Amino acid sequence: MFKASNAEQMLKNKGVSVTPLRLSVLGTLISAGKCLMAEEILKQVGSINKVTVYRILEKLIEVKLVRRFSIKRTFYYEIADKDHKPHPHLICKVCGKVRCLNASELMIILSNLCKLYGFQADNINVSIGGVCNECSKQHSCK
Amino acid sequence: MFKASNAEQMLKNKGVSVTPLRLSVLGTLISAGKCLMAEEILKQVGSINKVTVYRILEKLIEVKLVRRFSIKRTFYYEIADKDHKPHPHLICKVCGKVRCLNASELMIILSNLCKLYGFQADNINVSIGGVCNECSKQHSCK
DNA sequence: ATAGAACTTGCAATTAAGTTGCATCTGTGA
DNA sequence: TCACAGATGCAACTTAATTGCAAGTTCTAT
Repeated sequence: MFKASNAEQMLKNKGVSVTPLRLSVLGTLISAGKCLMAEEILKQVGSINKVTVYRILEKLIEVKLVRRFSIKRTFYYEIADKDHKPHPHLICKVCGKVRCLNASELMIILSNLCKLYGFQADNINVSIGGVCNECSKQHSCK
Repeated sequence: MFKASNAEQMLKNKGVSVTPLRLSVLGTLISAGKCLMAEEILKQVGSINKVTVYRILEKLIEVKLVRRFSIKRTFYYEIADKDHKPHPHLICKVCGKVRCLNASELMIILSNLCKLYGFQADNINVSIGGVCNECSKQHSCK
């Protein structure tokens, strides 16, 4: 579980007001330790309105506590701090799981490439669709 | 402009039936020489139903004549053949333009990385949001 | 050349995910 | 502790894509 004080301090550091719902949403993302869809956050937090979830996430993105990326037609959210840099995501089309990959070198190359083209990148998004290890095993064993 | 015979041959090679609308949609993508949204294809083809556009694109993807990727909540489509390999896309949040980047080395590294993790990648999607060269110039001159 | 099976297309309705406007409530700074 | 800027909930709306079904077209085998 996450320490509420963590989330609280994070919000205070960013100079945004601290509310129970913001703590819950941020806390949910921290303790999940992976990217979540708005709907998952909604479910986990419990008594919170869908719209509020979106607006809190919007605010958290604005102050750069959270990062957002899209897979197909839905947005995913994950903690964005010095321990959680942008990274590629593997999305299994069989089980739907999203796995984070570590490839910081590659992300740096990509961001340098952008500079070369005079493009100010503020959101590098690498997502890879396919079939994950587990699912391809199951499939071939049938 | 594109040669209809091109599109026709492409469809025949894939063993799918050739219809005027399929030729138009595929032709539009060929002659565009860049990625398009369904809506843009709809507009350019003219007398075609939105649903038909989606279904034709679905079929073209199925036979691997076309590739699809998503930016925010909308799908983009582009020709997928030996001359058109997967590549990163730069999306300017000011003017909305999508620019294709050449970075085949990097894409290959990514696909190898997937193999390493036992992930069968069939859709590598690198999209980078930010501000393009032209827009950042304009902005700074104000 | 043609009949019929199989596939395509259009229309209307539906879905999924996110967004907006407005009224009410709450956290924060004086 | 008071007021006001900002946060929240509700209902309605938007956008982009998808589905079911009926009608029209293509392709294959004669």
